[in-house]
Amino acid sequence: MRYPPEHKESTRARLLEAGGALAKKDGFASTGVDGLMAAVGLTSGAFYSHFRSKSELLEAIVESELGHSLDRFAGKTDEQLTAVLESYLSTAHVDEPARGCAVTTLSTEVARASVETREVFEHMLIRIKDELSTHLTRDDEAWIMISQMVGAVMIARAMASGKARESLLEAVLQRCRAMLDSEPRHDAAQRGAS
Amino acid sequence: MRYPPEHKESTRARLLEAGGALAKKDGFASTGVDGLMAAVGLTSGAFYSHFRSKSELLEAIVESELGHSLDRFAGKTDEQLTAVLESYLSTAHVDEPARGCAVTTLSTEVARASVETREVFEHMLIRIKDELSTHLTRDDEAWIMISQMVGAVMIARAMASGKARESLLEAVLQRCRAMLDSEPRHDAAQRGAS
DNA sequence: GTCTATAGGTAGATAGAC
DNA sequence: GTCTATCTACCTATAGAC
Repeated sequence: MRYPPEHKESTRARLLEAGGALAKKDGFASTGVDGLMAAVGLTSGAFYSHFRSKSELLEAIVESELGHSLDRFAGKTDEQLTAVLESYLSTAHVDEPARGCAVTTLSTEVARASVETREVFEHMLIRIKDELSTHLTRDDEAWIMISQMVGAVMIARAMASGKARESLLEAVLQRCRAMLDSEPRHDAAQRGAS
Repeated sequence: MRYPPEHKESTRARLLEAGGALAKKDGFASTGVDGLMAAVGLTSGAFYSHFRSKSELLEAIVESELGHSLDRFAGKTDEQLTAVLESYLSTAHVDEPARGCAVTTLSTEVARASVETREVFEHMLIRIKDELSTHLTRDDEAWIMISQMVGAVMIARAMASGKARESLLEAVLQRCRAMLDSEPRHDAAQRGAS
């Protein structure tokens, strides 16, 4: 074998990173195998030694990308989470889909994908919901917060003017802040004086 | 001229209807001119006597589809609006994207489209927001409600199990109901005893 | 306004050399 | 594991007949 075993792993990791960014920027349907392989400095034939098909790539991207999202929400204090929410509902996030949350960009295409892909999506999103739940009183609140945030960023991107985007993002951010603050907290000590 | 002038209008209307349904079901990027024209019983060459390009079609679809959405929210009493929200956040809506709200299905593709298309999107969505505002105390509340509803339906479609979908939809529906009921209404008379 | 024919490009995927 | 070459299919768009 001419390549050490860790080489395949590292190439796969680069494919998931580049593939995720391209899919989030241009859409998964518009991301060609050719373009993806060129982005990592390889040619299209090599793609199929890592994934059996393009749809298998989507499944792997969903797992990888939502894993990154989970990391952003996991194990935070209330203050830290507030900062994450502010960053999520910012014009910077709206302006950079390639570096942003995959739920806002890939959900509609995952909805049209295989059951396997949707199972991975559901599993990862439930883990994110469980993380948010630790800052809230009920699971319901976490679902509401996720829906709000994802919807707001996606809609803001489809708008033309900065003014409309900002009023939308600001409205949802204020509501998310209120949802965190209004909770009768079990770990109120860690929050300090706001 | 072999065709009466109203024929062009009616063909255009059929193209917008079929094109909207196909774009919502399969994605606009995956909707080919060939397939669209076949769906209305014509051939691809005829497409360009109605639209100069495929992207011009998207702009027309956005205007047409969001117009339908506006109609669903316009001029309702509080009770009627509650029924609309229930139908929006239903598994039936999640299961039938082709007949559903275009904001949930086309926003990510509109985000990657021309400024003109995004201006149409923004203009129509603001009109929808203004309609919802008449049932709420502030504009902010309408933006929050729209973000929640759109995000919830989109995420529910990307999930695999009916159980997860239902708990998500139910959570957001309860919150939307609460937002309507908790408002100090100016036209409380029309709501009757709940 | 719609048709057929076709241009020129790119898509996903496979075969076999190295 | 990666490369080159290639297959088949489909894409958007145009030209010219009816």
